This record gives sequence, C-alpha cells and structure tokens, in this order.
Amino acid sequence: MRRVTTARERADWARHAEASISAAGLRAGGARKAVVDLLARQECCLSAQEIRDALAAEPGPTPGMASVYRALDTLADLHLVHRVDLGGQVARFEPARADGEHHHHAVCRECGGVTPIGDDALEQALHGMADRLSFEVDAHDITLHGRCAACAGRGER
Amino acid sequence: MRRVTTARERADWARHAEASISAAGLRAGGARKAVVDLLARQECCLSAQEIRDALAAEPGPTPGMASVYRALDTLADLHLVHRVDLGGQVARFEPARADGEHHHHAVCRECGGVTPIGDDALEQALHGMADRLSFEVDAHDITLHGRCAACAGRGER
DNA sequence: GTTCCTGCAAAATTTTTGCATCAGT
DNA sequence: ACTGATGCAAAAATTTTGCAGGAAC
Repeated sequence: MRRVTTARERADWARHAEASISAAGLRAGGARKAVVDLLARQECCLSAQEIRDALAAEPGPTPGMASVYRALDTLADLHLVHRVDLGGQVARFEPARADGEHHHHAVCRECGGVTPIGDDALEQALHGMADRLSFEVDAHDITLHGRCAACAGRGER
Repeated sequence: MRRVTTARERADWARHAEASISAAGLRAGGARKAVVDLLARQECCLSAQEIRDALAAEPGPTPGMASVYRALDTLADLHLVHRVDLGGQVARFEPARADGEHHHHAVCRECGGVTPIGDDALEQALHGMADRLSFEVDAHDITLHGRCAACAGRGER
C-alpha cells in the first residue's frame, strides 16, 4: 500500500505546528510542546491515554492528563490535529497536514489495532458526492471494521 | 436525495428483529421490546439518552438506562443494530437492515444535527478499495462534518 | 509584570456491572 | 421452575473544569 506519511512530512508538521501556536499568540509550555513532539513522530492516531503513557515513558516530567487534553483541544482548534472516533469510547488524535492530505482507518475487531488507509478513488467519490449534497462539507472520516491481515492469518475463519 | 428508509422497510426490520431475538433463545421482555419498537420507527440514529427520553415520553413504564444499554448491546451482537460514533462522546444506534443496505451520516458543526446520506458511487469506491486491501472488511462507517443547509442559510459564512 | 500554561483534584458524562427481584417460556 | 430480563444503585472509564502556583514573553 501507498506510504501514508514520511519522516520528512512529520518533521514539517512539527515546525508548522510550533509556528501556528506562536502565530496565535500562544506560549510554548512544556506539556503542549511534549504533545506536539510526540504526535510529530506518529504514523497514525493515538488516544489521550496513549499519549500520556508515551510521555511518561520518556525522560523529563510527565504532563497531567488535563494538560494533554488541553493541548489536544488547542491543537484541534488550530486545525493542527484531527480528532478521530473509531468506535469504543476513546477519542484518538493525529496530526492534520496543512495541505489537507490525510488518510482513514481500519480497526481490527480482534486485536483492536488500527491501520491507516489511503485511497485516491475513494477520495474522489467522496468529493463527487459532497458536490451533490446541499450539505457544506469541511471534513470527512471513514472507518473500516473487520480483521487485520495478522489476525486473519492466525486463525482460519 | 434518495429516500433512505421506507415505512415498509422499518416494519420489516421490527419483525426480523423480534424473530432473531426469539431464534437466539432470548425472551421478550418489556424494555428490549420497547427499544426495538422505537428503533423501528426511526429514520436515522439515536443516542442511548434519546432512546430513553423517547420511551419516557410514551405511555407505559420507562425502562432504566441500564436496560436500554443492555438491549442495544444484545441487538448489536445479533447484528440487528449498528453502533455509530459521530464524534463527541455519545454513541448512537440505528437499525441494521438484513440486506446490508445502509446509509452514512453528515453532522452539522453548528446545530449538531445529523442527516442521513446515501451514495452508490461512494459505496462502489469503498468496495473497490476493500478488495485491494489485505484487511478483511466487514463493515464501514463514513461521517461528514460541516454545515447543514439550514445553518448555511441562516448566516452567510 | 501580565497573561497564559500546568498540575492536581474535583466534577461531569457516558457506559458497565452487581445484585435482588420479576417475568417469559 | 428454570433462566433470562429488568431496575436500581454503585462502579468504571473518559473527558472537562476550578483553582493556585509557575513559566513565558
């Protein structure tokens, strides 16, 4: 499958995020910076808890959950992160690229793993549909549910 | 736009649901029956709270939230209802047609309203993509975010 | 020196579970 | 009667908010 994000693009996002935060007149505190840094290294989405846990595993002070949520909230307001609801009761967050390039998600019903999915034909069909609606579309999310290749391989059926 | 569900199809679903429940060796209690009856009358998805409120407004005893959740859980296990996460922190539920015919959702960022969306070209693109993946897809969800016609009309920009 | 950011704790929300009781088959 | 269904209350899990202290500009 097409590669969804390159290391270069992730580094660009981190710079863009810091610049946007600063341009919005916001300051560079430790917790929010840690969240931006961590997200910049991700290939796909993380839950607030996963973010907090990952930061706890790193050297340096561990931010509180509230700060993680506040950072994500600020970033979402600036359209720097995209909130993704994959079912279940945890929200997940991932970097939103400035050029609008994005991917969608496939969730395994057995292992719960999330695989990023990108497909141009699908995006085209989606835009075609958006044009035919009286609804003004700013964003869309697609979630696939099923079994990932690893789980399907582990057991027939 | 294409009509998403007819009255006839909803009545069929109610009958199918009762039959499936019975076939699974489950009994016909009042709370679950009330939930099935209510869902059968819906054009689109409802949250657990909305279901409970709607049942409270009807004559007869009002089931507890726990029973509503348990009913929805059972119905989801039997693939009679589909759980839909539209963002925010409430899950929504809607009848799942036996023939797999389904629709998706557009959520207005201003009024929070949900509009059902159906599009055959999109479904085809989705199936085409599913065939190209190593992921075994059983179901998919698509959510559009933006402004509904009513909110777009109320204020320019 | 402001004003924003952070952390902790408390609150609010949504969903799940335990348990005694009631009801369907 | 047996076993599942229900209701209430308590528990869990996730996210939000209040407030005091600390940090960035």
